[in-house]
Amino acid sequence: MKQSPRPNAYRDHWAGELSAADVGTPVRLAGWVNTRRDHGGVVFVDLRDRSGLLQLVFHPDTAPAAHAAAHHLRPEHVISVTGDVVRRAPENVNPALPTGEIELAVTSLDHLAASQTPPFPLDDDGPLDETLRLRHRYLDLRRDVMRTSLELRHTLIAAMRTHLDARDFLEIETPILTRSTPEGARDFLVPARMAPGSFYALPQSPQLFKQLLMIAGYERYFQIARCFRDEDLRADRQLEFTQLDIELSFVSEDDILELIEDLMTDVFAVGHFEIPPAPWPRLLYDDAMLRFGSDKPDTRFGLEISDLTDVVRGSQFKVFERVIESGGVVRALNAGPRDLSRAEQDALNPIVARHGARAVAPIYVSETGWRSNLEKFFSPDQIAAVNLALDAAPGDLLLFVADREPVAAAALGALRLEFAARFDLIPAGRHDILWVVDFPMFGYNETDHRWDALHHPFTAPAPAPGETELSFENPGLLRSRGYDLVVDGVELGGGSIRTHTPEIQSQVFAAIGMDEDEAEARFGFLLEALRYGAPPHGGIAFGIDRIVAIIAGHDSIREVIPFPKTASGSDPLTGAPAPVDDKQLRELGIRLAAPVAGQSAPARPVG
RNA sequence: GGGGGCGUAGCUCAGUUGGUUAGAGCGCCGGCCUGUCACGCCGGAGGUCGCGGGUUCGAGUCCCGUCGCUCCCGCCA
Repeated sequence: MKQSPRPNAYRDHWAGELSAADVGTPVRLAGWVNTRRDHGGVVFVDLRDRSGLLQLVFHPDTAPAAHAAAHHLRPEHVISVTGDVVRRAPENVNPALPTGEIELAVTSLDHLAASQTPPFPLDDDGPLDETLRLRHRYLDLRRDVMRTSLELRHTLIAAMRTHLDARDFLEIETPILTRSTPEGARDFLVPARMAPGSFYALPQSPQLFKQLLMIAGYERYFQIARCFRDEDLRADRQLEFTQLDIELSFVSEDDILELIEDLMTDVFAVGHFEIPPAPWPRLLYDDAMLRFGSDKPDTRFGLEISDLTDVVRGSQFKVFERVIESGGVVRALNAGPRDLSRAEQDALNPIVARHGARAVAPIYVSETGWRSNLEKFFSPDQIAAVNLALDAAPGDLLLFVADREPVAAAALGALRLEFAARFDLIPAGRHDILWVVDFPMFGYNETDHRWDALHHPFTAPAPAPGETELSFENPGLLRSRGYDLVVDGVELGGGSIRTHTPEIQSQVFAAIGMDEDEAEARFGFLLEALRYGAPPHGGIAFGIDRIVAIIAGHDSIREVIPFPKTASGSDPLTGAPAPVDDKQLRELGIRLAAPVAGQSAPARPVG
């Protein structure tokens, strides 16, 4: 606590800020009963407020009324007490408690509110059912682990604001009710009462508005921005989430990356999260995909992937040959000396199957070659070359995947992570941070048979490798001026230099199959703005929930969001989403296609 | 949309090959207890085994369906 509370009828101090220096001081405290230890004679109560715990002592001899009342206190009752801060006898000091040297000898007790018995324990951090926690989130949030998370969240955001303010960034708000531009994720729509049949969309990010702010000459902008995406949830994805959104003008990649290295060094320091000093490595996208099978590589452990297509080409092994002939690749990693049973080896197949690969070929290295029934398909030279490429020693387990390039990469990337988790390969306390750069501008969408912007269509394209001029003739060759920041295999943020001329922006729209009319209809306001003197600009956006989660050591961002949704997008506390009255729908000019069952159901699920 | 895991007392969990009255720890309630801090001791209450259907002489246990939570794939420019 930064300062004592203003004295009033409830309190004049925080419980957790009292110490031996306050012995002899009469104080008034308020808060919740954390625990009660009733000895029949003396009664102990641990009082909890946001600052911490303090032991209260109710003596039958010195304060009989308060002592009698204390007998009826139960966990989570709300009280206000007066008393004197006293030093504990040496044998009664509790070193586990910050206030353990002292206690409050209570003289009077105000019982402000009772409490039902909480539906789950609030004083430990054991496993709990997620629905139960969220349905009583106000109780869940009383737990230490949640309060610590939200305090950390506040502290980190405050550090971001302070850092950016000191560097002349302006915090500017952009609209929540905006126009749908269905390009990336599914939009949340809000029906417009005053324009029946029309809809606002909630922003997936402030991207276009912050670019307009650059065109408007605001130079340096940031925002703690709520963003909305109507897609399926994950441990690291919610329907609504918070970004640290940054944009600045007259800059190129180095300016932004250095600015962010300064900023995030500050943020991680505030969070006591130890990362290597900046500048951080810049890993090429192609290298990340090859060596780690991921565009957000976890580099805290080895097991790097090698491409062995050329090494094994021409073997007698039909499976590999067929893949190679059809343009696929053979890749492998050396899992080290891991003794896997036959069943454990078979259990690897479902892992790669999730990524579309048919199978893993596990091979053990022996003194003379390979201990595998595949050995006979390969020449001694090939075996030696593979072993050399994978730095293989006798006893090592080699894992091969042959498939289309993206499938093989993803499959082996998943195997890396699986082995790291199963064999505890990540050194405790180690944290890696790196940039991924030099992304392709476009990726081919095989479902819709067209090119998609890999990042987003406002990212500035860069010439193909070896070229100096932008050519849209083969979009697949173009690179982008984007960058992602990755910590421990988690993408914390990403951004780019943006396109700032209408000509190139139009070419990008054309490349992703948007004709002029369509581009004008959807993004005409941007194209027009670009014709009024747009400065070169770029920026970045960070997932604040992910930053807080990784610093706090949580796997799920739900642990750092006060009121999150479940994986199915519901809120067990309020019952959202819920049906609405017909009257509301009529006002909005909306009729449901089919009657909804349970229209008059209670706002929350029963049971 | 698809796949995996889970669902038994308020909470966290156990429950054998389908077999008598479904258990434990914590919590809760009552009593005792003047230095505890996971207080202790004695006693007690508490169950639609998520829900629905099926197989069976008999289902917490097997089968089908369904709901919820969770992790993953797709999706997330």
